Amino acid sequence: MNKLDVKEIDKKWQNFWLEKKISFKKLKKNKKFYCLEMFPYPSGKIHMGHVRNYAIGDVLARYKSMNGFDVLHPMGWDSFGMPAENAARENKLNPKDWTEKNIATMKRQLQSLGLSIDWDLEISTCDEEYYKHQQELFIDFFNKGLVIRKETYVNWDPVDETVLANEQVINGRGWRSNAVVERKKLSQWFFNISKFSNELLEDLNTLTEWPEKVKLMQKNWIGKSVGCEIDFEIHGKEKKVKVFTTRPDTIFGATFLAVSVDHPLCKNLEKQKDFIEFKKKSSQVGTTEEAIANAEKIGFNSGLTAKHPFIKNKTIPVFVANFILMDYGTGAIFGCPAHDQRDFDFATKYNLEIIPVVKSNDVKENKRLKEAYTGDGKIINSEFLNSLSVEKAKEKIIAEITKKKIGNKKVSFRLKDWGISRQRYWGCPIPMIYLKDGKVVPVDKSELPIKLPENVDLNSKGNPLANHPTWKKTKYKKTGESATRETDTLDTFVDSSWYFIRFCSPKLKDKPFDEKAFNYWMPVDQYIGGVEHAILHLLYSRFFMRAIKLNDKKIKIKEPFKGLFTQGMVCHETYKNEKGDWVSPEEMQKIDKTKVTIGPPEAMSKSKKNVVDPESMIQIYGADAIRWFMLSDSPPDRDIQWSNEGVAAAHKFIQRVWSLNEKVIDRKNKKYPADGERDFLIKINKYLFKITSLIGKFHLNVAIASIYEVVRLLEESLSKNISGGCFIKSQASIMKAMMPFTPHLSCECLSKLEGKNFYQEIEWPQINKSFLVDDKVIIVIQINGKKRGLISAKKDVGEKEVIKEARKIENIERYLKDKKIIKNIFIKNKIINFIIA
RNA sequence: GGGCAAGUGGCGGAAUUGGUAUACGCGCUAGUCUUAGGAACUAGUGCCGCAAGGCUUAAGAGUUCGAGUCUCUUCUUGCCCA
Repeated sequence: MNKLDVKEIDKKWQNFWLEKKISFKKLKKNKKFYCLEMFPYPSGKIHMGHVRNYAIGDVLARYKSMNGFDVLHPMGWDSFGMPAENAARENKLNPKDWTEKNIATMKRQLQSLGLSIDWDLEISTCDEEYYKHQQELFIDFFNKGLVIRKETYVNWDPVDETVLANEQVINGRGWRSNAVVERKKLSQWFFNISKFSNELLEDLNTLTEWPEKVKLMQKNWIGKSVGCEIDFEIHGKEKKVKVFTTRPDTIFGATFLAVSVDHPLCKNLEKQKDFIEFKKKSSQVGTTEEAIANAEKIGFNSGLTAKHPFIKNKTIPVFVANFILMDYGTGAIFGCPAHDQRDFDFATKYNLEIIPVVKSNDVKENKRLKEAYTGDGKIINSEFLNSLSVEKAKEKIIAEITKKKIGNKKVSFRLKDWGISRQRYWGCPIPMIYLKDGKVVPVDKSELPIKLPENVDLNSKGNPLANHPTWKKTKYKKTGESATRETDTLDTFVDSSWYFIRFCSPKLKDKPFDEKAFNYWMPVDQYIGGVEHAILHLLYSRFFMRAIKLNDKKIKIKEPFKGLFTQGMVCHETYKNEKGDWVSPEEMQKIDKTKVTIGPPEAMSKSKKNVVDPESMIQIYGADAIRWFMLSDSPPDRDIQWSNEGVAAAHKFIQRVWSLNEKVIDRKNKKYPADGERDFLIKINKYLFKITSLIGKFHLNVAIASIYEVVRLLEESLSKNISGGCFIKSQASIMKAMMPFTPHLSCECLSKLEGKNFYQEIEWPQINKSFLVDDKVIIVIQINGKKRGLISAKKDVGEKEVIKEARKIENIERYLKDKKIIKNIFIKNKIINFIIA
């Protein structure tokens, strides 16, 4: 028997699909399915993470198409961004050339995986034809008041020399450069995403096909808190201190005020030596919220005192505290040590009063407070709030505060506006111009696209567009006066916030999208990508849809992604040599393994050198084996560990299926009495049913396990009394069921079995329901709940019959004889349980 | 510190509504074929035990005729937020 040349069939079918311009887009069916995987950044080569992402998506796209859906399955390139600029600087290339070269390589690699992508829809965000429309959208948003300009402190990345959004700062460092982020005051462009804070939060409830985990992360990120602001009078000062709190119900337990070191109230203290020292000490802690939370809580007694707004003649001290941040809330709080742990720690340290005002419903009263109590209970020591629940007390006190005109109910969000200005070259130019009188206006839409200049000096520091000798000089079309272009470019997260919309009408010249195509294809039915984009990209895209809807009344929906699936990462063992340097899996083949320390599997990364190159693996094992292995070893949403043994096993299996296929064809014309067919077909149909429902539920690894089983069944049935025609049909069904996973193998086997040329016409195998109903069942026999035996019986057989049959078994009778049977538990078609004394 | 998720063989992992725990794959062991094998094929493989049998889903308790699955407590790990 000849081995299957996987390289040969990869090439054969890929060429066939390319020539035929495969597309699952038919537009004549009424069931549409938009299948989208997060598009890649063209960094140079694809990595295993891409392979996994696109293998999962391809299974779904092919499966849906075979089931009669009109499938949109496009691919594009997230091709603006800094690596191109950095690479260009290092290699003395143009970022555009570098990017295009990478796209060509990666496109070829993706094609070598045999993905069912409709390449006619390909887009690239650095293409003028794409960013022209993005500039148009920007102007539309500007006209709707969704683009604002403000001077703010920004996160400045000193390595990349650019501004970062809060979301791009991870543990105080730039998400890409890993440099410690500095604070700098700049005038910046923002998308007014906070306008939608509440809507973005509330509408999470409509996303029933999103992982709960992701929704929770977004919810926390938006960070809605309902509370109120309360003004506190300070003795001897005219200005009141505004305090934000989410626990106004604990106001009677307030025993101090704490303000941030940057609070205006501290102005007068700046002269005091000990305050300067305190300020210095508290700034050493670091600026991240985490550092502040973990640092020792220290305070500085300002000497000032405040009037308690509800307790007559009560005076409370005002502290300056290191755990209060000026840019959070109002930069001031009231401290209620009994019911807030930080306040409790602080009060204990500075010997401040602790007044409990919430009594837990289930803890004894006389227990001494050792920590703050933050749970629900009854209000005590609080005059008119006494005996209310926390929730009720909040309502009442807010009403009272409003009545007394010393404050208001306040809903605040953690989500801040999205800063989109970047001081870089390789991004979409912001289509704004500065007039001589200081006004900032959008360029006329007829002048779009505002193209990037080709000759820029990338080697000098700062913003290359601003440094360009002529680019920024322009004229305002309306008046003809000379003007200056905005030299910032857009955050690349803007590019990816609407690319899925562009895919609905990617070639449209005069508009970003066609409303009809939009309303047909959107929303994306299944979006597949890494969980690392749970907050940034997904939130921005949700904002964009709302902004577009605001601007275009024909748009019917506001959520871009109906279903979301977050796949796990691809991991590999890590290796270190005697010197402590990382060793790659490839180098491991050539060196003395006893001198290498094997570390735990971790996400593949260049820095740890634990990467395996997909292209070389495809060369050895073929595309199908790589795809198969990627999906077989772990559930798609969990991390998978790459192993050479695993992919070799996949390859072995593909060879097994191929040789099975040959054997099936060989026995085609041999005569068999067909008396074994019914049992065989029952099993085959059951497997097909199981595989179908498992793919539907995304349990791809389990679907693959079932395929292993059904292939073994076929192998074992070769010698059975099954007619050639029946066998060929069954084999063909299984090859179709494998098509989403192993399209090359399946096409090759099917073309041999059925002898035709095909592509799009392949339909999901029919399941014959009459073979799914079994007339026999296996009933478990238990004694006192322990399994002691099994019997095979006719379906729906009664209790008496089962007991009779069960007692015929020697082993069962051994347990039962001489024992008193107290009762039997009988569940039809499942179990008989004898309870004995 | 808070929230969420998860803990099943040597490993990755299966297990409708509570009803045969360990499917499938890897690895391992033995054998066949081979000049050879990091190839192929066959058989075996949760643990203890010669066996009969007993034990087993992080640990402990509970509900139940019956718990990997439900409830509570504890421990561990991962993720997110602070």
